[in-house]
Amino acid sequence: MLSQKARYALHALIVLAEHTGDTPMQIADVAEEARVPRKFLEQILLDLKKRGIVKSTRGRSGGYLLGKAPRDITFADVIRVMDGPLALAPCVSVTAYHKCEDCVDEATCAIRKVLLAARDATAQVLESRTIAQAAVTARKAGWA
Amino acid sequence: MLSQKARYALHALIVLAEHTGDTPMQIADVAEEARVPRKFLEQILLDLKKRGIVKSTRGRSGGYLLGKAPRDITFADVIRVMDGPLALAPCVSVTAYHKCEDCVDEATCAIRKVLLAARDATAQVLESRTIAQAAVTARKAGWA
DNA sequence: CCTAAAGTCGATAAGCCGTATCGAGTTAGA
DNA sequence: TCTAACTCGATACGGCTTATCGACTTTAGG
Repeated sequence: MLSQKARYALHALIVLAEHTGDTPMQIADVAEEARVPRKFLEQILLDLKKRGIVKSTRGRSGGYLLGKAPRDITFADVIRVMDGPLALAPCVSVTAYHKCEDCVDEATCAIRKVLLAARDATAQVLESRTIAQAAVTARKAGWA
Repeated sequence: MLSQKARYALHALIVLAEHTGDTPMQIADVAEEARVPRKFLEQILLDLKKRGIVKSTRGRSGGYLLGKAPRDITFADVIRVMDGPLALAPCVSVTAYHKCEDCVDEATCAIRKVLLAARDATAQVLESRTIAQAAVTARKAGWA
């Protein structure tokens, strides 16, 4: 399951993607439109900023904008930032690999083989879906 | 990520699948072979028993056996028992569906569409891999 | 230049979950 | 009947999730 944080992040990014215009959007507005507790959203946007997914300007009339084109922000990107690897075990993670402690022989591990296939299937989907696509869907429906 | 509990369960089931013979296998032996803390394994086997994945006999010379053929126990079965739904959100779970609280319109939710595709991809893999297959792999390698 | 408005950042806290252990209870074979 | 095995509820402990607070920094605009 995704964490609440990850779901909030996705909602917030869709809101930011729908916000056309070059003036940044303020946290309070994002929080309201995305229905995210404002203080919690601060943390989320900070995390996203560290990874370049959003960018911010400080001071009066500051705010947030997407850090790259919406079509270059995949669901996988967002989920990895908020919740960590997509993989079901560390030993099959591409982005955060590390050996299982109890694993006797990784190359022949029966469980690992399956989890690796599962990871690949999941990644295939989540890396191909972008915030841009989601924003279009959301706009068509009147909301996200 | 899978919980430790789910990983333990998979290991234990592979051990049970390798245990040919109609006499039940005792917890202590399963614990040792699968490298699982014994008391923790008790809970795990109890959960698996409730779902019919293993069966037990009590009393002296009691123990555990698989509750069905290894080829009928999928990874998905096991993971669902231990960790809950495969889905990334309740609203896209087949086995434990319930509506998201904050969801405005599920039919048009941009995020839901993607998570549903992800669930289907994951389930396709995990529902097609069985303990029987894993046990064969494990035996070939000398261990699980 | 000063102030109000905005993002930044570290601390805190309640509640739940994962991991694991204990001990008493129950069952049934020898 | 005794003892080895499964059963089951209780407990503990830490860490994570989900927030919330308040002080700090930055900057536009008057």
